[in-house]
Amino acid sequence: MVKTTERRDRQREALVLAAEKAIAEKGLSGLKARDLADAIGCSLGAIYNLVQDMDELVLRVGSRTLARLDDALAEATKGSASASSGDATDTLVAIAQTYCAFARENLQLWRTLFEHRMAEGSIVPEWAISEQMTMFRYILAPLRALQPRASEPELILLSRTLFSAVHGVVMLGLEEKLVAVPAAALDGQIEALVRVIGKGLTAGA
Amino acid sequence: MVKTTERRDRQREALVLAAEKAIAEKGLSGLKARDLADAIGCSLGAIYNLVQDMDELVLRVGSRTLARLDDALAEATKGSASASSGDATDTLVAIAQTYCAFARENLQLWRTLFEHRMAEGSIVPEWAISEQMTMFRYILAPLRALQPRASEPELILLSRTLFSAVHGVVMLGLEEKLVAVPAAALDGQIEALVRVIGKGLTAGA
DNA sequence: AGATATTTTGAACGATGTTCATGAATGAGG
DNA sequence: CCTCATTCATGAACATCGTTCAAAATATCT
Repeated sequence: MVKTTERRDRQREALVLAAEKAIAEKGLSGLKARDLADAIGCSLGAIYNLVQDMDELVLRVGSRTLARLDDALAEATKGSASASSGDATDTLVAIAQTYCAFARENLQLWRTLFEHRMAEGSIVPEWAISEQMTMFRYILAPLRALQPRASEPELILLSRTLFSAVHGVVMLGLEEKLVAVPAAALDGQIEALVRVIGKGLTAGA
Repeated sequence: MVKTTERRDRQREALVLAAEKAIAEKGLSGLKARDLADAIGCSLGAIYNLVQDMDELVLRVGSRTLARLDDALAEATKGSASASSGDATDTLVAIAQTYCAFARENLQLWRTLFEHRMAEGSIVPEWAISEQMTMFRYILAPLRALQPRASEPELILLSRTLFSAVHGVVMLGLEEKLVAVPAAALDGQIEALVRVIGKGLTAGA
């Protein structure tokens, strides 16, 4: 009995990895249940013993993507942890560019985080919600340095706004359909934006 | 013969309106060919005499949405056309909040502008590309006032970056999947963001 | 070994966008 | 008006999805 759950867990992991590969290569719309069954060598119906439905599978892939993104951001902020070394704005620029680089290098998986919608009637499970947007916390420390007089709730709201702003530039910049900011100019524009915001936050009043 | 094309045009318009209504009420994923056939009183196959495929229909709806958005932005910038009255930052705030209000009031139609992807192999037709993102031009004049020394290409790039930043805040703010931002807070954060950027742009060097 | 419980299977189902043979409607020529 | 040719509308059929489920296969227990 313990053997079956173990094997199931291993197969579920194989399923998630196959799904991740499919999304990375062909996008969210390229994820097909029948292809996955072939990929991990099981029948079509067996997938639904490993996973409730496709939504759960996409959420599990998203969970892995978020974890890797978190790692990348942790690495980027490692040096300036205590907010003592270097300018806080530099840290914010580093975070933003790390985010942009991650999105570029994991384009389809990163897009899936925002493209995916649960099937009508389904709701996002708690475990998936809780791990979303832990990214804000990387922005919090540098922001506190820039706005020492702001309250904690204000800082949390601001960190979310700042993240969203950078996210928007990256999102539209990496969209091939409507060219907002040319992909080549993306890094420069993101740095410029964050520096302007940094300047605006430290400037008087 | 002229009669048939006329009737076709009228029926095509009815189709687009029905599609717009369906998207507005149920989102892009609620757009069904069979429902549309029922709505405009024609057979399923007849739709494909009016429109090449569903993609074209979505693009036609998007065209209407962009036109209405353009109208709203024109209205918002009407007063401060000559960049003489009022602060340029105030104009930028007004534009951003108009954009946010439009997104809120046309949530599903606005989302469709960015959610929609052409079917694999299809490419966005020229007429749809040309009308995309003419919104940038509203930002250009106030930005020029804030950055009189910037070159025109720099200003164009900056206008796209600024638009994208506000777009990101609106997009994530109106997403119900990740913890929703209260409506009032969203307006406040957008104003704060644009004012910070305005301050950053005018602050020395 | 036999009985019982569990799991795997893949055919079948219900949606959905799209196509196409068929038949109806339309318009032109006599 | 009738006839014929062209055009158009129709909805059944098809391909492709995710999902379900009865039955077969397998495992577990006594």
